[in-house]
Amino acid sequence: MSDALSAIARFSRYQSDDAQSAEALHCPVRDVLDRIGDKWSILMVMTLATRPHRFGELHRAIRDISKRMLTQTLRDLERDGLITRQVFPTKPPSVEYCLSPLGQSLLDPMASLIDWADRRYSDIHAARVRFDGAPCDVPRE
Amino acid sequence: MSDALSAIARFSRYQSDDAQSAEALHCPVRDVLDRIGDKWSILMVMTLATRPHRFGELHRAIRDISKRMLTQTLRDLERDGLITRQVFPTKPPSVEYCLSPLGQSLLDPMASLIDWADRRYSDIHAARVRFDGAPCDVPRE
DNA sequence: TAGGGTAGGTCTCATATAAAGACCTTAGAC
DNA sequence: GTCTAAGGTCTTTATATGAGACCTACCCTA
Repeated sequence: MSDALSAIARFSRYQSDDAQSAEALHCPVRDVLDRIGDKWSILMVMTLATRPHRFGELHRAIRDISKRMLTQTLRDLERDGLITRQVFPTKPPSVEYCLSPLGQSLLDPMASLIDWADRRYSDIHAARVRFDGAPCDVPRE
Repeated sequence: MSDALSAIARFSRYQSDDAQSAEALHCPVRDVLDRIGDKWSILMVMTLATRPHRFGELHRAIRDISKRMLTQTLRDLERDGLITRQVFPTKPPSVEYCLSPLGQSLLDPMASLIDWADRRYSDIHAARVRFDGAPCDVPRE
């Protein structure tokens, strides 16, 4: 918990007024989290965690992603140095994506979040049912 | 790292074919991460980590959020049981938001992610510069 | 030699989600 | 009266995502 608070404190500095007055957008933490916080990035990193995948394999592993978003997410992750892209000169050419060392370093923090989500899901679900079921017992104002 | 892999394995089960054939959408992990992975949730939880805030305080703390998204994100977090909302019958009424125990339990995993983002930002930034600067040295195909 | 399959995409167009910013209500202070 | 303040809602516009047709280059088959 003290760890958490110190990270939070560090993060808060970026949010301070002085920093914001110029450009709030350059907060590194927000920059990074906004990127990997999109709909597919975490899913893709998790899928690549066990072994490298080819384009088609990824598409089969994550069935409900469109090719367009698959391509775009892979490009973004590659740009951020989290994955590497290797083309093999087969006919037709095949492409293999795998996690870079930087990407691997993300696994531990990501896993702790997934672990939390998995263990707390029942609480969250219960809270939702409570909230949706009793919208009038606790009036808004 | 073994922790990471076991969490990943657990997560992968949800992604398996059998699960997907019915409804991939009911993966608890994706459900939770999609929600707190939006643009403002993490920022808001972090802001509430130190102390409770009123609506206006939050708006000042996170300057570039619109009132609409502030309201909506707060509702969503409340619905998920991560924060609590308390109305004081002042004139005009004031409202205080604070982290619930469930919300507090999120701080540790969230902090480890923030810590990662903060420490690895320079690597990521360097990777971006490299990628953007040399789009032809490593041709796409 | 015309057709079909395969790998890894790109392109266009439709829809879903987010953001900006005007507006609302109630009440006390000037 | 009209200014401000808190905590919102509503409408319009921008951005992100999705579906799915199409492309290229090669091989195989009949």
